[in-house]
Amino acid sequence: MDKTYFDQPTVEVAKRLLGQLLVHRSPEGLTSGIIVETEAYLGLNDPASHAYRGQTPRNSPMFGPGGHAYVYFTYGMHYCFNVVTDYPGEAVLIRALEPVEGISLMKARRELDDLNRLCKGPACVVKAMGITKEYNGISLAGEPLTIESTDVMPPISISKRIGISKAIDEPLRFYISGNPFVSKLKASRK
DNA sequence: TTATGGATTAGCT
DNA sequence: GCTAATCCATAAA
Repeated sequence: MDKTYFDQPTVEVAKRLLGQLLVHRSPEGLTSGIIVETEAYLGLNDPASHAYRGQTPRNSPMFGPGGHAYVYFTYGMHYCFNVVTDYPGEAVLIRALEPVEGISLMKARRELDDLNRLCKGPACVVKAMGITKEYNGISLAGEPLTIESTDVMPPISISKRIGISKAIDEPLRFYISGNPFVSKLKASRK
């Protein structure tokens, strides 16, 4: 994963992350999964983005350098994980993974035995991978959390984003066509 | 200082 | 399909 990867437009990064491998080397063990579903959040131009109203203490990682993590807490109980791009306030939400390594550890963290649902949904990804708020703002260029390039060029489907109340019609969700680990088969709700 | 609502999930109807 | 669970950043006063 070279540095120039994240200077692409955020939508482009969101597409290119599909098929890549997210790897976490934790004290408990290694877990990894193929990114199968992402959403783009376009900062100052996007009412649905946390960065829409400008930089705040919470969203400041999104205004930092590309290739860093933005981890935020929401709904009183869940964390979500984003990859920041070089564009100020913009980031890509990782919505789902296809588990590859450390599946038994993921199952333990999730207290769930269902492989298909282990990393299905942004909060599930965070929990299964063992990502915490301590990762907010760190670089993904090396340990302990990183993204490894693969040569695969998966077929990509596009839909509206999920779970938001503003700019709900923007086609900014991307997923690997037909992949059973994608969180929602249908496009958007509400 | 107080109020609001959220880039969700799981479980029940 | 509907809703409870449950914290906290941001907005409003």
